[in-house]
Amino acid sequence: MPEGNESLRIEIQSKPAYDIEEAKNLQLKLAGEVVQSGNPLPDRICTIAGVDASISRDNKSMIGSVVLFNWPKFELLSIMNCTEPVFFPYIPEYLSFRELPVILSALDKLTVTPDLIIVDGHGTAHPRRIGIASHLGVVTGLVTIGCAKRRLTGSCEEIGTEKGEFAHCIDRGDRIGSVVRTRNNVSPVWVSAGHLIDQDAAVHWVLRTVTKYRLPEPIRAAHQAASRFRKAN
DNA sequence: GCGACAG
DNA sequence: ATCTTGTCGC
Repeated sequence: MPEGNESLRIEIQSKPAYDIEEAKNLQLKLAGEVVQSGNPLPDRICTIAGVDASISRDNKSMIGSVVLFNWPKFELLSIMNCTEPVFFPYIPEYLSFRELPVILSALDKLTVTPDLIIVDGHGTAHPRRIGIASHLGVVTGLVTIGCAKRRLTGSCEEIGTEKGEFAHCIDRGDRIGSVVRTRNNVSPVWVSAGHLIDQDAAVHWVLRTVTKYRLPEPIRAAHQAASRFRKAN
């Protein structure tokens, strides 16, 4: 795994859990490092990971899970779970400060570095263009895509009810992401570039990894892994 | 003051 | 996120 996640972990653990000012300053700095270009072609992607986090039943620790699939066979290669203390409360726009520490720990357990990571949350579809997917991409140097179930900021046109339809999302003049219909007659998901990938490629990769459910398989599997771990602990 | 508000 | 069973619809 590439180095670089220590700064984030230290930054979060060594400061009061409610220092939002510092968190915001870090976001402003990291936002300048996000690369919103790149088009990872299918034949260059060998592994795809999905990451997600949940909270322990006593609400004192975060559970992070990463699920790895190969590509294009799209078979399950491995699942890693991890726990870390809760360092930050849930505050819209600051989700990464709560979930990234444990997600990074889970990623560290993988024996192979994923070529692409799909995150449960937004990428650039964030007020400062640094949602959890982009944040993860910048600190790891890996290709990431954000796929959220709900809107955080910005607006977009209506789209048809057919799977595969999508529309651009705009916020203050910027195209920050897309609303994508992943299943017929089911509410769409919000897809945005995380890091080292452009918006169109992000949408295509999400559609390629969707099977029969609303969420792309990597995220669905990661979510299940975290839930199972939560129940078993 | 009144909504909006990723997970 | 999490608490939770059946149920309406394709």
